[in-house]
Order: sequence, then structure tokens, then C-alpha cells
Amino acid sequence: MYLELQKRLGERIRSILAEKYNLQLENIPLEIPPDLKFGELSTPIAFELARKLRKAPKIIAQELVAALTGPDGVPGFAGFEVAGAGYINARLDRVAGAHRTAGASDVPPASGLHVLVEHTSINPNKAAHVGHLRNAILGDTFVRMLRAAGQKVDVQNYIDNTGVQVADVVVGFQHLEGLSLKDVRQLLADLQTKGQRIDFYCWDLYARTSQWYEQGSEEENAARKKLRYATLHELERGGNETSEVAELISTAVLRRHLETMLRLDIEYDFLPRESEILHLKFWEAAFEQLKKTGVLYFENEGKNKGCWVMTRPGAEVTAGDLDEDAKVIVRSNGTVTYVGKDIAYHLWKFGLLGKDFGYKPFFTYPDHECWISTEHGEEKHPQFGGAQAIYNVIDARQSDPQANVIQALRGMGHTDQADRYTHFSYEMVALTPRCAVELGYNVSEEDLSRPYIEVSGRKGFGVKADDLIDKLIVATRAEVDARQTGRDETERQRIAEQIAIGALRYFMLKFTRNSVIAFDFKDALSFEGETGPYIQYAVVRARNIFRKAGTTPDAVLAEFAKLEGVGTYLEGEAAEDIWALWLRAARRTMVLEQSITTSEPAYLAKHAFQLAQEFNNFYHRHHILTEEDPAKKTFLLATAAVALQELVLALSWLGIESPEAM
RNA sequence: GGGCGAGUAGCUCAAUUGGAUAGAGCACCGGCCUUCUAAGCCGGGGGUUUCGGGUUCAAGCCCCGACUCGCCUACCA
Repeated sequence: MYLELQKRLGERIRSILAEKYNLQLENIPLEIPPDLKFGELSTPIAFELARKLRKAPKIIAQELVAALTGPDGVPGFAGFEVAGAGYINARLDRVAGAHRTAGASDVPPASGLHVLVEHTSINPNKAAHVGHLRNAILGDTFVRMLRAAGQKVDVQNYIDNTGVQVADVVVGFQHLEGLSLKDVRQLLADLQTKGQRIDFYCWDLYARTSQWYEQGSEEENAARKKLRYATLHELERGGNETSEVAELISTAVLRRHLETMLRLDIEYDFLPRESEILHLKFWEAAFEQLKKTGVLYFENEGKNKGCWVMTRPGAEVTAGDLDEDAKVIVRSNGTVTYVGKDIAYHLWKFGLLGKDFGYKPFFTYPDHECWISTEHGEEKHPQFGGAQAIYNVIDARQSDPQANVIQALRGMGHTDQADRYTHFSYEMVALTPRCAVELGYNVSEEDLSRPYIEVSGRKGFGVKADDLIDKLIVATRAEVDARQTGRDETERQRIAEQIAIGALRYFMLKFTRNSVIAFDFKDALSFEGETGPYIQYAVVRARNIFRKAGTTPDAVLAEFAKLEGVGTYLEGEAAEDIWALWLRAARRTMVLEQSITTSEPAYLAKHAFQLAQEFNNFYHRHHILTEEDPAKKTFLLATAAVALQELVLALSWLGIESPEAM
């Protein structure tokens, strides 16, 4: 409702400005005033025009208000006034607004583009940790938001199965543990029967291997490093025992990652793997294009002599001068860097490479299949790639390489694609020193004085995702057991899981993207105040009202549509808090649009929380079931119905379920 | 050295991207369960938005300078 009225008012002011002052303005700033006493929408446009029109803001505002209040006014608005030194405040027709909010919803703002979102992308050599959770939850929430806005979205999870990280655990299996391919296969089967997690196993082995590289004498360490790179090259080449071990391990760990994410209701459509990017020669195709377009050039001198390099974004280089700072894409030994492979992959994403993956089914969800890349795939498969817009959910530390890929696309003349390439960047999740100590890690004196400590998979330092989820469920289960004595075991467990996931997802979403999360169990395990459970609790309370009243939100809203004299409940001093709740609910599409254009799910999370807050306030102030005036009771029920609807919807966009009870 | 981000209440974070009286949660103090569930509600204290200049009708936000912190910046991947 709000968004529609905002657009309508903007249009109207624009046309008045064109007519009256012959001014063409792109955007009319319209905002929601800090207090309802200033109306429901306002604009400071008069201040902006004061200089241009050489008139006092107040005069301009008065003229605009006169034009707006004209013979027919503006549909949906009750009036306009000048306030302060020149604000124009608009007041809504509350009755019409309420009916609009209770009835049909706004048309979501879809761009109609085919969008590809990539998130999670955990190296398949260890368990997922809290940092990966932030990535996946941000990405999944953004996908839900895009889909809610009517967008067609493919979800990808990129798997670097031939990188040095996987090589390191393979070194661990083969050389630290002395396991053969057969042994590894047996180990996987044993873990399976014992119900143990292979990703947890690898977590420790990876940390041990990383240490091992530095533990020996100088000669030993050199030999170990050599072993590391020999292993890496075997992986890249493929078709040998070492690469088979890697394939086994990385696939098993990947499955575990998908299972972990499924606990949070996070699903994927396609898993492109680096092994196919290598074996299907994506890079070779990209290399030709990069040379042809002059994005890459061969360096004949300086420290990068013998390499194919690329000018960095924003670098000012005069032609012919030596650019020592250039980014190396192909090393002097002929091997390609990670950025090079990434450029090839992104050309594929936009359908510009002229090559495609093979596809085979990999993981089955209740309502769809997740596919994985392979060299020779199935004949019949869905289409991936060839997107018009992409979002890469990758932490802020990778903004440099991401900028390089965009720069390459731009340099190749794919400017539209470069413009629709969004690095959905976010800050890392770190641990508070207290949390690190709590987990039993050795924390240096220096680290103890810092506000947070970066997690490190290499050191095995961090909080594993499954451990955190387990811990959350234990905590919520204790609460549910105490409160829901009448419910059976399975039901209580189900509710506990819903609340635990709600707490976790909200926790990861309530921070804006560029704030570092200093993780602490105390905060993450909190279910009070600004948390997911707080919002879920508001939903449960609203549902209880309808259950006890023996009616449904839909029935109430149908009755409300016919109700006369709604104005008496919406106008006046006493009605302000109720009207504020209706207005908050009416902001849904506005918030969705804002969250999408800014790539900031935190806005939506905040919105859901504020809505819950206002509902709780309303809940305490107005006792519905004991209301004696039937018309007022219908109105109050309708208020609860609207709040309930909006809360459930907003939560679903955040990937948070609304429990039946808690 | 260069690039990016950050510095706001005791703590953790917001602030509709330049708008009206800088807001939430936690913590602390005080009230409210015979009511539609207290995972809740109400009230209270707590701020020179790191510092110094500038731009303008208007600055937490933009510009300049200083200070502090984090990340990135290899022919490793």
C-alpha cells in the first residue's frame, strides 16, 4: 500500500513541477516522517527548489500544497500541509489505506531479468563454520527476497574441489595417516555406520596437516611443501589415485555441507566445480578472448617478465610504460591464476564463453533436484548459466579479485554484464576473545586485548556450524519442554528446531553487511529482545487469539471489508498506535524493494522486528477477546490479522518458520 | 606505501543514503502474570556521534586534515 501511494504522490508532484515551474525532476525525495504527527509521507523538496526558484522554501511549499489539494486532490490522500520551514506533509485517507492493506497486496517490483545468485562456496575439505553460515544465510535470504519480488533466480554453490585446501587434506590422508584409496573408502564407510561426520574428521586433519608443513626441520618442511604442490598438480590433472582420493573426500564433505545447510532450509540448484572448469578447458576459451580484446598482454620486462598480465581497476598507466603493479593472470611457467579461472567461469555465467558444463543430478530435495557439474553429463538437464544479472555472495576480503573479474568483463566490451555483476560483499564473522577461551583455544596476550579474532580453517580455529545448531536446539528444546508439557516428543523437537533456526538466521541477518560480527555464544543463544524467537513469539500470540476466538484471519478480513465506520477506530489520539501498526504492515513492498536495491537483507530483518514490537505493544494495550462492541472487536481482530499475515510473510522471506506454538 | 571498510549510550548494533527531538537490544534500577502464553509489556538513568576545520536552509552521513582499529595489497591457490 505504502509504496504505491509513495509512487503516486511522487508522480503528482513531478507533474505539478513540470506544469507550474517548467521543471523536470528525476526523483522526488519522499520519506516517512519520524513521527505520525507529521503525517504519513513527507518531502523536503521545497528546500531543494528554493535556490533554483529564488523563493523561500515556505512559499514554494505553500504553492505545491495548494496545487495538490486542488479540486480532486490525490486519490488515497486526505490532505497536505506545510510544516516547519518548508516540509510538505501528506496525510493519508486512513480508512481507504486500511482496506487496501487488508485486501490485495501491491504488485512486487520485478526487473524481469534472469538472475543468478552464488553463495556458500565452502572449500570441501573441512566442516562449515559460523563464517560460512553468514554467507549462506545472507545468500539464501536474498534469493528468497528476489523470488518474492517475482524474479527468476538460479542458486549456485561453487565448489573448489581441486584447490590447495583439498590438496592439504589429501596430503593428510595419504601421508600423515598413510591411507590408500581403498583405506579412505573404508574410512568413509566406517564413519557412515558410526554416524560420525566426515567434515568434522577433516576439520582436525586439515589443521594437523597445516601444522605439519611447519613442524619439521628446514629440509623436511621444504620436502613437505613439495609434496603439497605435487599433490595439488595431481588433483588438477585428474585420472590418478590421488585425484580419486580427493574426489571421494571432497564429494563426501560437500554432501555434508548440503545437509548442514538443509537444516537451515537452504537449498541449491547447481554446483559448478573447478575440476570441470579445468578439464573442459574453460580457461583456454577465455584466454583466446582475453588476448583478442587486449585485456591481457604479455609482459617483456620487470618483475612480471614472461607473464600474461592485466591492468588493475582504477590504475592509471600510460601506454608503453612498465606497469609493475599489473595483476598476473598467467604465470611465467604457463599456469593460470585463480582470477584467470574466475574470469572464464564468469564468462560462462553470462553465456559469453561458448562452452558449457556437463550435468548430472547430485542431491535430491523434497521438491527439486540439485545438479552438479561433470565432464560428460546427462543428455537431458536444466539450463544453467547465461544469466542477465549475477550476485556473488563473497566476503569483503575478496573484493580485490572480484573487482579484477569485473574489470576484465568491462575490458572485453561486456559493459552491460559488468554493470549487472554485483559483488554481494559482507564482513567476516570473528570470535570474541572470551568465546575463543571458552572453546579451549590458546589465545595470545595480544589477541586477548582485541575486540575480535579472525577464525581460521587452517588452524582449526572456529565454531563449527553443526555444533552451533546442535547447541541452539538443545537450548530451545529445554525451553519448549518446560512450556509445552501437553505436546509429544516429535512435536516439541520440531518446535525447538524451528525456534533454533529462527534465532540463528535472525542473528546472522540483523547486522548490516559491512559490520564484522564478533561471535559470542551468549549473544547467539539469546532468545529475548531483538531476536528471531521474539518475532516468532508475536506470531504465536496472534495465532492464539484466532484459535481462542474460533475464527481465522481470512474470515475476519472478509468481515472487515464490509465493516462500516472504521474511521472512528483509526482517527484520533487514542488510535495512533494502532494506525502505526497498520502502516508498518503496509510498508512491506517498500522495504522489500529497498532491501533488494541495496542488497541489504538487514533492512527486512529490522522491519520484521519492528512489526513484532508494535504488535506486542498492541497486544498488551487492547484485549481483543473481551471486547464487547462487536464492530470494534472485528476491527481489532482485523488489526491482528494484518499483523499476523505480514509477520509470517516477512519471516518466510527471512527463511524463518512461524511455529504453531512455543 | 597504496586500496577498501570502520570509529555512535557501559556492551553489541541501527539511523529510510543530506532531513524534523540520533534510535533498538543487552546490561542496570523500578513496576506489571486469576486476563488472548511474562521467549512479553510499561517506566527510569545513560550521547560533545574519535578529534579539528569546511561545504549549506539542514551534517552521525559529504569535503579537507589528524588519530585509532580491521581487512586487502604475492608469478601460493
